[in-house]
Amino acid sequence: MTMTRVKGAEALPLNRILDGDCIEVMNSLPAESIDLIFADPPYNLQLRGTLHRPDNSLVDAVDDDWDQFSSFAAYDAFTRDWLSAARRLLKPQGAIWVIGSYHNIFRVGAALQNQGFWILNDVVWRKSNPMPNFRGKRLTNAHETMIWASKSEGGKYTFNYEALKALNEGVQMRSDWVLPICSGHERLKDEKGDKAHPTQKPESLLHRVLVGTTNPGDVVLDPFFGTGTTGAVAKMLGREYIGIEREESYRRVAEKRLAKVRKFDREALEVSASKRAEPRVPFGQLIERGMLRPGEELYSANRRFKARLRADGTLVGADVKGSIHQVGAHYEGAPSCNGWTYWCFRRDGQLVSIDVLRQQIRAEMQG
Amino acid sequence: MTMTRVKGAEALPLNRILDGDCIEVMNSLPAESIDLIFADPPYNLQLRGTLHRPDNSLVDAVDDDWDQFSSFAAYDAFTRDWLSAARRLLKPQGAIWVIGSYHNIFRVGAALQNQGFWILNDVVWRKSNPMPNFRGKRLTNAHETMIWASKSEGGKYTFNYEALKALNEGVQMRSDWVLPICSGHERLKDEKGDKAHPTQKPESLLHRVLVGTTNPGDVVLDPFFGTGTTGAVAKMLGREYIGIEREESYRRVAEKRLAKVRKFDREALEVSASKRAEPRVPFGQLIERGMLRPGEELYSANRRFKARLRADGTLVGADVKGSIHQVGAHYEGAPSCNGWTYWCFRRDGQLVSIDVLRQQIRAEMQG
DNA sequence: ACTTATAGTGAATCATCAT
DNA sequence: TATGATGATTCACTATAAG
Repeated sequence: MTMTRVKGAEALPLNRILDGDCIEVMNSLPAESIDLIFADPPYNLQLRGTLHRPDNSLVDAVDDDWDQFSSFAAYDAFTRDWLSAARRLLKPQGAIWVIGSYHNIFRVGAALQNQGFWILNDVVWRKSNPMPNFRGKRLTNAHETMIWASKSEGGKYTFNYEALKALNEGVQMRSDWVLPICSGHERLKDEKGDKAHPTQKPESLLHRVLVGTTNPGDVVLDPFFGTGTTGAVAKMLGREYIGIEREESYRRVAEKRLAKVRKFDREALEVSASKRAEPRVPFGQLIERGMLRPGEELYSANRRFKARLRADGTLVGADVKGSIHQVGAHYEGAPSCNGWTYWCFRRDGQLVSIDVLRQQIRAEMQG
Repeated sequence: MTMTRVKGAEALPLNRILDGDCIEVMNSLPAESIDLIFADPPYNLQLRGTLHRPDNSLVDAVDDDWDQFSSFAAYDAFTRDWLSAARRLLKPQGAIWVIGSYHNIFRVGAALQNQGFWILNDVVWRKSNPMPNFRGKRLTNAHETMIWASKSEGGKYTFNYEALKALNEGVQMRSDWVLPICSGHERLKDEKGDKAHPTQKPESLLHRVLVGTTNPGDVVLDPFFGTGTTGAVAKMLGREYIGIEREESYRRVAEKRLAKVRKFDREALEVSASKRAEPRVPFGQLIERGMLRPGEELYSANRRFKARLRADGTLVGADVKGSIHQVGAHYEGAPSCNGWTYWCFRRDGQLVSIDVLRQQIRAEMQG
């Protein structure tokens, strides 16, 4: 448990579960102090009556007090208020995730847009083992929807593209995620052996969210903490968490759960980094270091074009002068060109990409 | 082409494409005369600049005039107006489908609820072949959302449970549908050979909608008819259609298309709808799902090599990082390697193949 | 005829840093 | 804040050309 000071005198209560109404508690925290918010608000399910399975057993529906709203207008007002408090807490480069079902997600999404959040993706959690539709009156409700939004249009945000790509066996992560619902030993029970929370989310879902859109050390807030899935996964992944939960029974289960969670090793938390995170190497260094000689000719990888190197690192082609990027773009008639991967030099009769030389320099810089 | 009299003197122009603004045209039709509305309204994409693929080719974006709105408020007003006109046309036991993306669907969903429609399901169209995210800045936008709603709470509606179950190989149809985008021969071209419409929907999608939620002889209205996919599938399936489209070029293509459609010519549709790929299990899921732990060591089946797991599903060995396949290939000096059969984990002192875990996941996905 | 290589394309809110 | 330079980035599928 840590207290951190942010922007003045106010303290940020890290790795704790705060007791109280989420709006009031959020308003007591310092502005622009949170990197990511994950929110699983009440879905406003509007269930009518009870539901039985074909064998006449009773379906244990979500009918808790906290999911009751008198009207769409009441739900909208509630949504506006907590989103507004959440937005105040986010750093300018922060982001938010909200999960919901068709009962509430359209209202939540519209409210997000109305408040100036900028939707980055909607993500479908496709449940591999949903509850069937027992009456056969509709389609099996087999998914939930998450919205990922930055604080504002044009706002920066964290996206670990390569890490998610690695999680997905080398192809881009898509907006539909196939994951099982929370069951088995992961599903927390209360003292009587009943499920401790009606809508406990699987840790796999939070794992993907936090690996993809936070970095180690980031502060993650969950204003509807429940039994603490967000906190548990944040702790495993070396992120700081703040939970808000007003139900004492949920807090008790979550505290017990979090005490048992261990953080993964530091090395295991490192993920595949994007190339942009690597140090920039000016092309001129290859000449300064004697890896390439002024006067030497470079060739396009497709062997169709060549250009001559000058001492200042610019290229001279048949009818064009400029940087490796500019000359490549000119030859290809393209709006832009990555000169590092476009140009090759000749060694022992072979064409070798100049990017190999950049990688050598980067390796030296690390060692 | 048929004219049918409904509730008094007004005539219903069946199996025709009506020219004009959809709101005005809908207001000219008799109330409570339509069984099902399928609507594919403008998405209000709000694209900023141009986008190039990594090979520098230009992405042909949807930048048509009909998709331009000055603000969310303007889009909301448009949505309210056409939904209100649509609702008047629906029989009490009628229903509506609306398709959209995260740009507009939350606003459409909230408007539907505000007008008294009752959402029955939201359905996710998971595209088997979406366009990638070329810049690696977000998740691949791989789905669109459809909302299916009855005219009002408690309203009756048509749902052919057994027909959809049969389409789904004997198990309940779920709320996520995997279907390819419209391409190849199905994609209509104009006189110049360019795509006739930027957002033509696949017939497989409409096939499932109309089989599931209409009966033969029902009247289906599409107020944003475009090149007439709704009409074409309705005609094939023996439903009556009414299309509204204000762009002359789209109407021309649709007329030509519809003239060629024959009723009950379903064979081609069944083929595209039943195409289903073997589920691929990304290795990263074993970590997300807690079956393996970041920091844990994996061993080659021959026990000669080991490597440590990271949170994004990559392996770190003595002098190599990468996927299970890459690191295995590196250790064996082989051009490639099936990491699933190469690597083992330790449980109770025994080495167990990671492929056992994949088989567990596959079994869950089927059941 | 058959296989392999190359080109094209799809509802997309698709960059960042130094000056 | 605006401008210019740097340089990072793609999956599944279809159609056509080449071998």
